[in-house]
Amino acid sequence: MNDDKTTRTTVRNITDLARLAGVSAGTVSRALAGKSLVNAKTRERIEALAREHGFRPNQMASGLRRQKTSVVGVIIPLGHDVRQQISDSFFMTLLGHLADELTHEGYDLMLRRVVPDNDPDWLDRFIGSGMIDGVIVIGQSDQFDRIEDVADGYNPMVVWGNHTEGQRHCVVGTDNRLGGRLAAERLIAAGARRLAFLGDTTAIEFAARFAGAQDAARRLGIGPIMALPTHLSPERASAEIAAHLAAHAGAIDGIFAATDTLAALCLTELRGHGFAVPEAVKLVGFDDLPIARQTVPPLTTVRQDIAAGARALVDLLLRRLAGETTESLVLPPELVVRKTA
Amino acid sequence: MNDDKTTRTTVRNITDLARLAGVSAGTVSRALAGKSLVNAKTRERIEALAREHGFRPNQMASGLRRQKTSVVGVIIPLGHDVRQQISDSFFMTLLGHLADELTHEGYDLMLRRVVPDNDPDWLDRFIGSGMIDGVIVIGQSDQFDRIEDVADGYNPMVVWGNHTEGQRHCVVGTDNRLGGRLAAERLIAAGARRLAFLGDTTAIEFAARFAGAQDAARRLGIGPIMALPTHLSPERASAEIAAHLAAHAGAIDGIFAATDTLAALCLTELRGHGFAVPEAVKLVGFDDLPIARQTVPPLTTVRQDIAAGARALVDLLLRRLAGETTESLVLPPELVVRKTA
DNA sequence: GTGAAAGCGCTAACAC
DNA sequence: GTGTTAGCGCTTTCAC
Repeated sequence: MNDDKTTRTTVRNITDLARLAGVSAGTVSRALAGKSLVNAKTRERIEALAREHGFRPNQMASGLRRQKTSVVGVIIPLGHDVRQQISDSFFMTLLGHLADELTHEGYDLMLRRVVPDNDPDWLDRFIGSGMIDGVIVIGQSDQFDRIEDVADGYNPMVVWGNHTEGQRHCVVGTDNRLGGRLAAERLIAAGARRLAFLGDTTAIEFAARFAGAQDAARRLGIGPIMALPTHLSPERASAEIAAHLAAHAGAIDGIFAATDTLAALCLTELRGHGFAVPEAVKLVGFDDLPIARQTVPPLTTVRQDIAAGARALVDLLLRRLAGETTESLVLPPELVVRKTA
Repeated sequence: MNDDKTTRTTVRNITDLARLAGVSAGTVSRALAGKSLVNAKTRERIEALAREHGFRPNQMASGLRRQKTSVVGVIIPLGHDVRQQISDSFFMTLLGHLADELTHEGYDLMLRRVVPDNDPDWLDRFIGSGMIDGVIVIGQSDQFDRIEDVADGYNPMVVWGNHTEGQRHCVVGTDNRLGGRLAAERLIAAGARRLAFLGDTTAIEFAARFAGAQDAARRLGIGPIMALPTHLSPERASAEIAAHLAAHAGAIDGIFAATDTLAALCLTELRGHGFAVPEAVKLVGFDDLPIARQTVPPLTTVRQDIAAGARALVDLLLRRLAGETTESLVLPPELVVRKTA
């Protein structure tokens, strides 16, 4: 309504400002970019004018010209278990840390959630958009192969997820297999013998955790671990856990939950079904989210260092942006013993 | 490394593709945009070629030319209590829903977290960047006035937060004052008489919740509500809550926590200090996050409809983008009675 | 239905 | 130090 009452002239672009300052557009560009040689007084005058008119150079135009956007894409592929994965606290916390790190490095963050099943072209589309300098993929979901394909032709990409021997894309993630082993070893050390794994084993990270737990069981002469599949969304998971408990009551005395969220839900259901934790059933989670400290009793879990993960993702991406080819980074998980096992 | 082995020619832009297709750039543009008149066969040929070469028009260029980016900015100002607010589950959940809604409407989401104290110009800078068509501000933090100023000259902005009589920026949010009243009324109905409010009352939303609670107490002839300030980060909050409890043990029999996260922490501390909930102390939270169902006992709380909030934010922003001037929207909170009060 | 040409706002190489 | 010029890749009149 009343936007050009305050300032006599509206400054829409660098040229307008140049006219006001009595210099050329080039000089304004240089002055505002803060680099190269510009007379100190000229620069001051231009900066003052810019401030006065609330002018800021258009980043799209600048990006187009410089072939660099200073925007990093963060994309979250949602696999079969569409709805929930994202609200998943772990991913959200990671996202928060990524935002901090990227900001700190002078990059903006473009967020995209996609359902690969609806759009097989999800990754190329994002990369090809011209809007981002590089991309961080949060979670491999069931798109491992797609990501591998893209990695062959596109360098500035780093993925949060599971590391597999010989893979071609640069990944940062916790050693899930080792984490799984730690969890199972703890359950067994606490006296559990009939173990179960709670979670969707078709998700690659979870599968690795499951496999690690199986390694440990095998090595310690414990029978096979029962897989109790669940979805990630609290509503569905609760019902599924209740059903599992009803079906296998008594056949289980140790549960390794794929995430703390699932573990917390499981704890509630166990209580509901009258199982004492850890006396009757031992329980170990994964992630060490804030909730792990707040359950009753507090959760024994396997810690992932989210902040370190975010730092690594950004660091590796920046290196790749600078032309380096970087190796994947596998972070060590850490067992946090509390009261459930 | 090996990217131009597969395809003979690299297609960098619309002109390259035009050459291949034996047409002009204009025609390719029209064909790929899927609109206006283009011969069906020509269009098919162009589309096939684009697919074959994995070509996608550059959005920056398109945006520059059309003066529209199809990107919506989402900015989270972090007030004094810098570190935590963002990891705050409520904001993160809202963000997830926003991402869904915006994607659904064909917009991308550019995320920015800012510390206004370090950069007083945070909002103008984002808006003036030329990278976004509109902006959604998540939380007013302590920047109410700054937002008001900007609203005068910039239409496509919608804010999540608290509604204040006569404000000029378009806001979507829960009726915090009413929510506070519901919480206090519940505490009192449950038998509490010496009430306390847990949380940072300098945050405007929290202040409104506090005020609402005071209204209820006054109306029901209950003494003033004690304010127990805390930060939002779990580590600091836990310590602060413990200190408050130590200082005012016995002087309180009802606590209204500003968020469920705080309430859950408080529950843990209460247990640690030997207070039975709800027998000795009643407790009500705010938000109805998933954690509210999982505490022991489960939390009585005031529900905010996050999904509805996200939908409204996007809907109003799109209307403003289309030139309308929209009114603010205040959503009704809902008391959810569980076991803590 | 398609081509030619102008230009979105900016930057950088090249003059001077 | 600063002006001039030529695009970055795209869309969109205006012709034909």
